[in-house]
Amino acid sequence: MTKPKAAKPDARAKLLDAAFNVIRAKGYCATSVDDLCRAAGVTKGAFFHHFKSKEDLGVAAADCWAEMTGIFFATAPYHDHEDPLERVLGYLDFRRTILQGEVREFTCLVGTMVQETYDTAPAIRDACEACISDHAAKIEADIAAALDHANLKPDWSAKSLALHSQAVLQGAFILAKAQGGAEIAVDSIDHLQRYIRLLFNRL
Amino acid sequence: MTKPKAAKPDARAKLLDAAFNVIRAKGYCATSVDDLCRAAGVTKGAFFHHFKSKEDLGVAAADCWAEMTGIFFATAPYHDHEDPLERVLGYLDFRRTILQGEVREFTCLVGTMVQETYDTAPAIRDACEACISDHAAKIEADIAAALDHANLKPDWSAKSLALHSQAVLQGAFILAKAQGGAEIAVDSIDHLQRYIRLLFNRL
DNA sequence: AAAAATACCAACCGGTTGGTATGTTGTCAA
DNA sequence: TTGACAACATACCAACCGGTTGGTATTTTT
Repeated sequence: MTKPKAAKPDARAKLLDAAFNVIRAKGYCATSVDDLCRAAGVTKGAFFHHFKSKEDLGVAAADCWAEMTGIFFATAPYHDHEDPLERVLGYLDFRRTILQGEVREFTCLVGTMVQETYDTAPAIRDACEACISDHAAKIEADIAAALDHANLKPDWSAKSLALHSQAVLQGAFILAKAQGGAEIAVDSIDHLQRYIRLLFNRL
Repeated sequence: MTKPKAAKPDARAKLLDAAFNVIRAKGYCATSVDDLCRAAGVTKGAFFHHFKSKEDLGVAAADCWAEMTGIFFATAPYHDHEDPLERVLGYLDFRRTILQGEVREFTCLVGTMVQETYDTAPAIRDACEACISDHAAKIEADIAAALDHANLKPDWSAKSLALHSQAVLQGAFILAKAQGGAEIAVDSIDHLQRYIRLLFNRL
């Protein structure tokens, strides 16, 4: 017993963490099971002990990503604002500040995966869709509150603006990947914030 | 001579056309050379006669896509407007009207490819980046003209707004893939148009 | 008409793929 | 002590992958 082995299902967590990093860099399809095992430091036997297939890993990764980012954003400081509109703008401030490091480090796992799998792996697509929708729903709540607070009844819905904000972020990631830097993403968030301020006459 | 064979390199064009459709549906990596050959109705020998590798096909597909869409948008009716702002808004109207049919039919080839290859195939990434940049540059020209026409000197650049519009479109495609429909993309273009109208006080 | 280049094809190759079958080891309840 | 079971590891497989081969038919050049 030279090495005190961890009792907890260690390999599963390591594989999911590896999936986050490798898939965001190479994409879902180009990431082989061997790649994942190598990055996680486990064997193939461990992989197929915890996941019944590569697709199953994809679904689990999307679910785990949803949970992880859910906690990450729920505990972010922008929720402290009393004014709901400030929470929405603070959310976007926060998203801008996390655009650090390499492109593969700040881009979105589920946005990457759903583009490759939407037509071939419905289970992964659904898991990614749920992740995006759930996240958008949280922003929608603040937008709706901001509309209520400002006594506005516009011809667009809080939900559509929440989803639009996700589209802007996902699209900004694609351009960042194309250009090899976060600058375009920063600019795009600036534009989105300016749009929201204009909608609420808060300049 | 029962079949009058085309003198022109036929297989190459058929392979590129197949690439447009298959890659947009399955993604670049998941599309095998055999898939392409099957869809194009040619053999593998023909493939590697015209393209020295799969990556070379990817670059050629991006270049061909850039040329094709360049002509497509250059000949679209929205250029007829004398008012440059109307051309910008007309461009977005046009982009909305082409959101027809299956998701894989209206989404963007280079946006799909660059996400998978940005970290592993620089040649493909560069070709995709060039396609997006060139397209954005055309919209930038109309935005710049609109700013000039309205005598505006805002704290954002025409270029950043042009790139933002591409981010919105690319992001809308991702959400459309996740949700399996074009509705979100329509809504997102609505928001983008509303933003531009607000920027130019044209409501 | 000869020579050279182009366009294409069927068969094949070695390596990689996702996945499986069969151990081995540590943990814990009976 | 033992038996059951989870958590891995090792060895292996058939299918598929991108790419190569040697060849033929056609077109272009000389």
